[in-house]
Amino acid sequence: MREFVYKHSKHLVAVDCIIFGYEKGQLKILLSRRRFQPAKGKWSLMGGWVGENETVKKAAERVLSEITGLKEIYLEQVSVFSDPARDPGGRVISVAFYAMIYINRQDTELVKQHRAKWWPFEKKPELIFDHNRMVESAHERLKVKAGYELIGEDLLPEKFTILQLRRLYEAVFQQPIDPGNFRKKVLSLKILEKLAEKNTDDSRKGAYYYQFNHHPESIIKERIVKI
Amino acid sequence: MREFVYKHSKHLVAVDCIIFGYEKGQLKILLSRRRFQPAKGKWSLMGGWVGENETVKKAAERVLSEITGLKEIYLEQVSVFSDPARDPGGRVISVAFYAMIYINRQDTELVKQHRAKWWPFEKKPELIFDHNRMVESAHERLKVKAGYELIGEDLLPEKFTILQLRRLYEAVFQQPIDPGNFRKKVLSLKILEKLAEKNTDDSRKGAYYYQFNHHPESIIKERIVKI
DNA sequence: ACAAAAGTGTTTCGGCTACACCCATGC
DNA sequence: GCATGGGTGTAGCCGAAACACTTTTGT
Repeated sequence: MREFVYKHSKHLVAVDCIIFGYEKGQLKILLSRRRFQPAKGKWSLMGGWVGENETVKKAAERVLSEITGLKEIYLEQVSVFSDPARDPGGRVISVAFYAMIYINRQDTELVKQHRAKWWPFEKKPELIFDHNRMVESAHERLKVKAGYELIGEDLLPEKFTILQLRRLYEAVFQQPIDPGNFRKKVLSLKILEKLAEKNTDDSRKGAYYYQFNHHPESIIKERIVKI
Repeated sequence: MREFVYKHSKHLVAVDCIIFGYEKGQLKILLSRRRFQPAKGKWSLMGGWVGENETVKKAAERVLSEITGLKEIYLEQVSVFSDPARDPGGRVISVAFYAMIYINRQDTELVKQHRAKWWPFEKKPELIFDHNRMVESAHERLKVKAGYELIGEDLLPEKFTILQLRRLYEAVFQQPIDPGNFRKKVLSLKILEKLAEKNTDDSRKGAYYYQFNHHPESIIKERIVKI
């Protein structure tokens, strides 16, 4: 054993995940009904305990794969929530992470088993404890990120149109974005690759599909949307 | 007792503080020699345990006031460091905070007692464990913050000249900044108040002192330095 | 006289904004 | 032919950057 040096009180440490998805033009968030006391049955973020031999990020990945069946999910640490009274069930220090998921890739059965449901972000219910604040912080972070680098790789299908990408941005920022300017800005980053195929579902004329190109040199951080 | 609900392994949780100061045109950082094993005598960040009934921020504030004698210090959470092997003395989850301090306001005796020393940021020694990475993250955060809102209120004396403020920015970004443009940009934010008094130490002509005005409406977030 | 910072002014340049405008096509 | 999105072009505006220039005063 290594635990020979430090003598001090210990804490329960948890992770809570704000899971963003995108479907039918809407930003969504995956929530579940709590399966134990306190606040059993209430809507909450997906969470889990941090184990003895894992990082907090690994714990969050474990929670996400337990619920969605997915590995290699985009995850970013938001912040620690540590008010001693934040959880009426006991003193729990929680690290919030946000994730981005392409909804159609999830394991629908698993999600159902966990009594989880995708909510449109603007219509999400009240959450337990400080989870509302966590969601707020995560959304802020998502906006900052989306404002400075192109998001969508983890939220959209492999191939998508510029319209779909713009609708995603409009959903994230909850404001309309000029179509022409958005197109020019996004394409100027040179991280999207035009495909031969066209999408004719959303328009008469048909729009070319694009995909993220995976050349690592192209991870450019430049302002996309001003906040 | 409230600890009746959850059964799960617990963790030691610590805070580590990256304490920035500014003195004689240099960005500085407060480090201390470790007073216990492992890595006793090596340079490290100031840290402490998170108690049973305090938030991580309160723990960081406690650590800071123990060492500098100061209350009400500017503190911002950086990130959680939780590699199970990050501390050879045991499994410790650590939350990193950065702080900004006006060095002359500290309790010099207390600092000495803690075997702590202000190091010029660019000449700091190797630190224990993952503390180097913590400092790096904190510095990144500081630059982002300074790039979007005017810092200095916590690092500079009550009254200061535009030159002193610019020197601070140059120290934070470690790059020269155009004097004329910086002056115009900073004053355009309208959060500095010109005083009647002049400083004649740094120039022949003498420069007016300024101070932060404390009207809460003036907390403007606008880009000051492009990163 | 000179140096060094204070303080102001000016020119240029690039990017963002707000549009206008043509294209393609299913109804 | 009309509505809808696709896609391109452009004039105007604004702020950043670069830098010239004048002021002040101790040495």
